[in-house]
Amino acid sequence: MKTLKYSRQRESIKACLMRRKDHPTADALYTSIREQFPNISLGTVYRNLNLLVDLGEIRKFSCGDGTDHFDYDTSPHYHFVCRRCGRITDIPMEAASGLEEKAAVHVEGTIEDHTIFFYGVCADCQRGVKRPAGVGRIKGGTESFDPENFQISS
Amino acid sequence: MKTLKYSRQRESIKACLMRRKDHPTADALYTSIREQFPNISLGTVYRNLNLLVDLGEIRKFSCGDGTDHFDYDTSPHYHFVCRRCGRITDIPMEAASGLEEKAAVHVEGTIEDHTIFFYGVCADCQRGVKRPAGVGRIKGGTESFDPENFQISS
DNA sequence: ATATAAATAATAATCGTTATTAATTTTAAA
DNA sequence: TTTAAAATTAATAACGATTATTATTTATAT
Repeated sequence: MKTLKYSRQRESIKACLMRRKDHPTADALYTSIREQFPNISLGTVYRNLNLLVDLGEIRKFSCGDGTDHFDYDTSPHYHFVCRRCGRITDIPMEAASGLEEKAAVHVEGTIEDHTIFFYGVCADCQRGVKRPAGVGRIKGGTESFDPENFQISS
Repeated sequence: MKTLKYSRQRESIKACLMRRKDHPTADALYTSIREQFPNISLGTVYRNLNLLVDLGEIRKFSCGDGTDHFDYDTSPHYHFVCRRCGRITDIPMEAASGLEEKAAVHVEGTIEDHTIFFYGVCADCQRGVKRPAGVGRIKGGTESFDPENFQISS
């Protein structure tokens, strides 16, 4: 069996993720953590994040922007994604009642859980607020990719 | 202005996507199309798929397995993803009523639309059916990745 | 203190996707 | 029908995100 050993780096990653209310990518977390551990490796961040996911201590999700995001809050909740700035915010609403039951009618097999992402434009972007670099993530500027079109929905 | 010019390849990509009821990745589509166009380039498939997305003729989405999937059906519907085999099936249920309105309470800004993915185990996998390679996609077999844990949810 | 196993930093490798470019094909006009 | 301009292509290089590899360091149980 493999026993889990203490590591400062892993604790730092957990602590850092816990105190952020955005839903950082591994790279964003890496940038934050280097303030405290200038020598930490990006691979270490990825490895520990995946380990924590496997342990059920954190969540990993993809909202359609091409990168994985991490969330310290493992309780059921949904997310809102701004198509302009990429910022992801929590939507603490309760699971729509009967949603999985309704879906089950159309599924042979077992539904275990579900995700909901709401897409739109956040208040700051509507007001024209410019966001500091590194918060949120938008794939833009390519010939074939229109940022307004990412994960066109439901 | 850029005018759109006819291309056999693009028509083939559309036709191929239309007649498939799974939700293929660019690479899966590429494999199919090479039967008809042995010289087609993967880049051509990607470029045309993205073009069709921008034109609103098809949809692109990410369900958390690390690749983009394409859907000829642009009408509102949800998806079920099997955690074992990666197969994605349509859930033709209507949008949960008032879902966006309920979410809007927690969001400053504007909600435009939403996605729902249901995760679980499909009937075939429960019965132990082995699926032909290339249908569905599971990132597995890595040290740090547990396929059962992908996109743990809501 | 020492040994063993786990974790790390550094780096290479991989995978999905996008960009570049020279050659080909479509299309409209001559 | 040629011709010319613009779009499309195939081939391939480049890129970004993530995972794997490995030699070294660190934690922990004896």
